[in-house]
Amino acid sequence: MDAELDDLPAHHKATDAPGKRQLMAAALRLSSTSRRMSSIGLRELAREAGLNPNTFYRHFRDVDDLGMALIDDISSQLRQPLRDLRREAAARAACCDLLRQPQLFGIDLQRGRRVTHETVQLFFDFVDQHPSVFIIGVRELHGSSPVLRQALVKVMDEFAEDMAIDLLEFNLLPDSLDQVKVRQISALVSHGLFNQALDYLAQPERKMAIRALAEEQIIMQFTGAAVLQSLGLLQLPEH
Amino acid sequence: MDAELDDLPAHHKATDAPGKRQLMAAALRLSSTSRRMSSIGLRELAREAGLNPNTFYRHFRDVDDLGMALIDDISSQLRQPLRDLRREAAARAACCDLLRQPQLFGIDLQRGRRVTHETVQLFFDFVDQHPSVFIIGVRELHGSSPVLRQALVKVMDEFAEDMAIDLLEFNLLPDSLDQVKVRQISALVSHGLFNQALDYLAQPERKMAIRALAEEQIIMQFTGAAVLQSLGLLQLPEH
DNA sequence: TACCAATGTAGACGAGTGTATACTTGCCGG
DNA sequence: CCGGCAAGTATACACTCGTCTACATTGGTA
Repeated sequence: MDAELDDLPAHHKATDAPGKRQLMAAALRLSSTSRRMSSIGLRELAREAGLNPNTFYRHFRDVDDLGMALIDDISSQLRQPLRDLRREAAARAACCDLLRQPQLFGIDLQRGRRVTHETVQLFFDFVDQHPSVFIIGVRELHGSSPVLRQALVKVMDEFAEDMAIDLLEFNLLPDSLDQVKVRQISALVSHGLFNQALDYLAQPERKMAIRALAEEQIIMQFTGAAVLQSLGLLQLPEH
Repeated sequence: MDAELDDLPAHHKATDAPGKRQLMAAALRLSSTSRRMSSIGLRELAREAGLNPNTFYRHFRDVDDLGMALIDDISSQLRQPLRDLRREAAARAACCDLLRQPQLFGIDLQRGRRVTHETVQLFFDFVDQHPSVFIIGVRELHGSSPVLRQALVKVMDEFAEDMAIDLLEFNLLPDSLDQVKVRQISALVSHGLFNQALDYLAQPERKMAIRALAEEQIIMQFTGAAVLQSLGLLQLPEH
């Protein structure tokens, strides 16, 4: 019992009451195994957490409130580590910046593929280590609560933003692609990755194939964008 | 009351009992407005349909059973019309086959863009005409019922299959891209389109932007694939 | 005509749910 | 030491839910 309490404490604010943490952990556990957030009842939640049903009211207004708290938690748990790891990977790939490969259409395919590969591996390793977080996240992303949905879109867009910054900083794309377009494509890629996370978890036997497919899809998007841009045929909407 | 009964009868088998049709229509109505399929109760459903709760048992074993019936319905309602319309559009674009534009990397960009544009418009017009169908579909796609999920993946893959056939038939891609790869990329595009349908419906003010973005994303994917293939750098997993 | 199967209805049962009110416990500053 | 406050508990009420058994209405068919 007590051991279970400290199962995932690192990312919970120390100021949070133990009951609050237990409820959030229970929500994560329940919504990954059985159903979705909005369909979980207070009582079911409290039972899973080993608490009295009314304890819920001490910490949350309603289920959406708990959802928001969870997403905040998830977000802080997700963004900074991924960001750090990816920057590290990108820097590692950039160390051999001296011998740049022949670029076609302004894109350094060899280096781009290496960075993409590392990013994708990083992402899915993270998915593997936090499966319930992604299951509940992606489910709620397509759910009925606009509040949660919007919060999750924000998380994905932040991920995309970090990726775009790295792409620009390490000059992985032709200069002709301005910041706005890089951001747009990064957003597409980010949304795609998060969506594929659910397939990834649902079909463990295809994990490697899904990783490879995601990687290839990203490469296709960026080379496609670079080629079209260099031909002046890229027609992204302004917003 | 009676008028409401014939609201969307065309795609329901005439042999179906009126209660069955009413229940399916109610499920569509409810799950698009409020929550998801699995969280809808028999009684709520019957209330919406103006029927006795027990009538449900006359036609369905459980909620998943109704879900499957709905998906079958949706599928037949979706596939053939879209297929016909897209073939028609592709044929229209192919009529000027005589004056083929300069191809780069084996891809006819001008014609490809026209076909893509028509396909995307077609798809989203369809989404506009059947919003609840897509809302419930995409929600259930990321839901907790593996049965429904699998059935919906099948629908999307059929759509992809039709698209791949057209692409091959009308020679819109370089010959170096074999059937398997075209199918894979079509599947990616199909899944992407269905996922974007929800964003599309959720943000009516961005409808045009989302259409354009989807179109551009598809173009990026296919040109990227063609370019990489022509350079021998496309590394799609075999399955 | 009489049967019968399909369809829809009625009422009732136990279990589970959200929530309101009231109670206990531990802690910390004065 | 005490009063207040936050965290958690106990009990109770009205409601919904899934499901069961029994009954009524139809339309076709032997």
